[in-house]
Amino acid sequence: MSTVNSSLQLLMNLSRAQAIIARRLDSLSAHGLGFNDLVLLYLVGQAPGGKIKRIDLADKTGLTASGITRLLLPLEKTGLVARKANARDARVSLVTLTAAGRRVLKEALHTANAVALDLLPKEQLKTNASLPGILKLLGANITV
Amino acid sequence: MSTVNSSLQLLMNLSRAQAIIARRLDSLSAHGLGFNDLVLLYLVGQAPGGKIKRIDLADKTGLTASGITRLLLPLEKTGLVARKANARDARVSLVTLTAAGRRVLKEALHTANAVALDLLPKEQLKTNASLPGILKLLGANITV
DNA sequence: GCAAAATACTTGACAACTCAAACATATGTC
DNA sequence: GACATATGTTTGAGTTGTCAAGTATTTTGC
Repeated sequence: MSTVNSSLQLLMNLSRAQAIIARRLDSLSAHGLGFNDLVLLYLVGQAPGGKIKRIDLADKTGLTASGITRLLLPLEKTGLVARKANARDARVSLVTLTAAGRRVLKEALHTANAVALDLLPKEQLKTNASLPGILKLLGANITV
Repeated sequence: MSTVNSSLQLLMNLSRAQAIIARRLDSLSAHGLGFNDLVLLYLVGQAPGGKIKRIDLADKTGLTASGITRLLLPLEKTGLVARKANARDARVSLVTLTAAGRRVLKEALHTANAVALDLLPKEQLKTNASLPGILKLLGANITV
């Protein structure tokens, strides 16, 4: 009989939740952005000075540096982000938001916030934040 | 100033955690299995009668039916799972484990359990079991 | 009992990543 | 100040999914 410890079980549940959430946010976010695109724009917007290294984006998102390069490519092409050199270190190329990028980010965040609240109501998050509660909650809200 | 509510923030953290976890389990699981392959084998093994519909696998994993078809394809080819018809309904083709599948599953679960405990120690899971707490914990254990 | 709708699965075309290796620059050591 | 090593980014090739549309079968409602 193949069994699984509670940690692995939890990782499986997280995996399921994330798959469903990402899919839902991908399709709803509109504005031509996927969930990760939105996260990237958001992180750039939040970064001190409005600029951030690609490797820091990789760290904050959990993706690889390679993935970041590939995700940013279309965002550069459509003019939502731009490159800026770093005076101190010629290896890095900083990512910044363009005016268009800020505008799209704002709109997309509005939508995404609503979807997130739908998936995971804020008040439940606060009061019932025990593990069984949360899993049930994710499971319940998410069930197809 | 673009802001994000706590629910969306949590989903972003969850996304990060999942990306890192899946990557880690993918590379360590060995036996030629990715994380999702392992989950599929496990779910088949746990299913009553040792057989399960593809659509139920999709539901339990959070993936699409299409994704399940594509993930199972190599597992069928290497002989870890097999097909069984359903007498009552000719549309469904049930998934079962082969003897080889059971053996590989058992070995892979052993590895995956260890990795999961490394990422998310069981005793911490009990005491500090709020989802934000868990994600913080994952973030801490995970930080590169 | 038959057309319309729903369900289970697969397929073609493509997107969103990964890994490994390359390249460019920076930093430490002696 | 040269050489080994570390860091930041990109690229080639492949994998792992998605979506939309198709096929096959079952269920529903009249």
